[in-house]
Parts: sequence; structure tokens; C-alpha cells
Amino acid sequence: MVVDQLRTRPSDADTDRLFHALADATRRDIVARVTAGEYSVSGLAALYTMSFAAVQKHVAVLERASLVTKEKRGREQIVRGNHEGLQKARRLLDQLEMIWRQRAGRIADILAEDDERDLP
Amino acid sequence: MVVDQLRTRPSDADTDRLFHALADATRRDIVARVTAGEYSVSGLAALYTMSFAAVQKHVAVLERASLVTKEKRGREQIVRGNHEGLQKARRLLDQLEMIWRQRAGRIADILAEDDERDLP
DNA sequence: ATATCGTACAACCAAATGGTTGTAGATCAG
DNA sequence: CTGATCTACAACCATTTGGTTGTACGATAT
Repeated sequence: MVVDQLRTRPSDADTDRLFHALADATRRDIVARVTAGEYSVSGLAALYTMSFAAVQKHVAVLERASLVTKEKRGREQIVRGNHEGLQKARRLLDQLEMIWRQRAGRIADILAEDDERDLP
Repeated sequence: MVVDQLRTRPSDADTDRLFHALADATRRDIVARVTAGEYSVSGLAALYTMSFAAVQKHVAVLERASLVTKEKRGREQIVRGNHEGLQKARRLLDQLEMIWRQRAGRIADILAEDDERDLP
């Protein structure tokens, strides 16, 4: 049985979508660009060798992952970076870091039987 | 300049592997568990409903992404968390955060441009 | 020596991914 | 209005992914 998972807070599907969206170089490049400034979908498409439709799909993946937002302006769709998604990804990695440090702390505690170990 | 940063990496296969490895709830659970303590592959497999071979594949994906290491001990393979992979993922997200803050900075204040180069 | 355990790996399958082309609907310029 | 642009979306295709079962092999226990 699937056993209680060790700390997964946002829905697993959301997190899957988030990291999946980041697992592609083109999509990471898009995130970086639209985080630095605004682009229309066709403006983005012009940057890559692939078809417009392919870029459109990448943007859709990023939007579903909350890494970018789209806003209609005239006949264009303006794509912007969405801080929310980034923060979420970072929080998740921070949780793993915390687990790591807890383990490192346990090991240190075992090696040094005395607890001289408090936070400033 | 920022533009240089945006143009780097035609395709970073390592980063793809890293985020892809994190884009699965079972794999994230494995990472959390082996970061907290040691597990053999079969010890991990016992935690999930899927087959041993499926878990073995997940561990292999994590190993290729530098998120875990395996070490043979007797007839078992001990899986442990690998800090290196985590750190790399965090650094990549930090870069995006930096771009975000640079943009926020540009909006608030104009042209205090500062050249920053980063490691891959 | 033999059986069992833990692992590795191949072969196979369904579903998802990442790309293409093509069609159609809005919106803007002349 | 006509034509060009920007977008959305469907249909299709090749490859990858995530799972399965089955086989093989070294290490361990009886």
C-alpha cells in the first residue's frame, strides 16, 4: 500500500506538473525570458527553430504549471513570468534540504554526545 | 549582461534529467526517504504497491540525475540521498529568482546595471 | 550443495510527450 | 471589405516513459 508519504504538501499532480515543466531546456529558456520581460507567443516562437504550434504547447505547459501567465492584449497573448510557481518549486526543494540537514544534525549528535549545539 | 545568461545552454541534458527525476511523486518520496536514512532497493520496493523492477527503474532515474547514490553492501544495494543533485536544482531556481528580482529592480529603479556571471 | 534473497536486465505494452501540418476564428492595417 | 497577423486547436506521428513479467546471476543461509 502506498504508505503515508514523507512530506508532500501541494497536490502531487501540481508538483509533478511543476517539475515536469522545468525539465525541458526550451521551457526553462522561455521562463527566463518572460521573467525578465514581456513576450507575445509569436515573439517567443520567433526565438526558436521549432514551429509556432510547438512553442504554443510549451507555453501551455508552463501556464498549467503556474510558471507563466498569459494575458490577451489586442490580438496578441502576452506571456509573463509567474513568481508563484517558482516559489513553490523552491519551497519543495527547501523541504528536502531541511530533511538533509536534520539527518546531518542527527549524525553530528551521535558523533558528539554532548549537545553544545544551539542556534545563535 | 543578462542577455548572455538567457542565451546559455542550447540544451542542458543534466538539468533536464534533474527536473525530470523530480517530476514524479514516487521518486520525490524515495528522495525524501533516502535523504533521511538508508534503504536497500528492496527495502524501498516494499514501501510501494508497484513491482520491484519499477522501483528499481525509479532509483536508476534518480541516480542518473545525481539525486541518490547506490553502494553495494553484501548482496544489497544501499541507496542514499546525494546532496549534490539537490544543490544543483536549488541553484538553478535561484538563478531564475535572481532574474525575477533584477526585473523588479529595473522597474523600481532604472539602470544600476551590474555584470554577473554564474557557474553552469 | 541447494535453496533463497537481492539485484540486474531484457522484452513487451499502454499512455504520454514533443514535434509536425492543417484549419479556423479574431483582430488589425489599408 | 480584403488581406495579413496572431492565436487556438485538432489530427497525426515517432519516441520516451512508466509500468509489467520473466530470466539470470552473485551472495547468503540452511
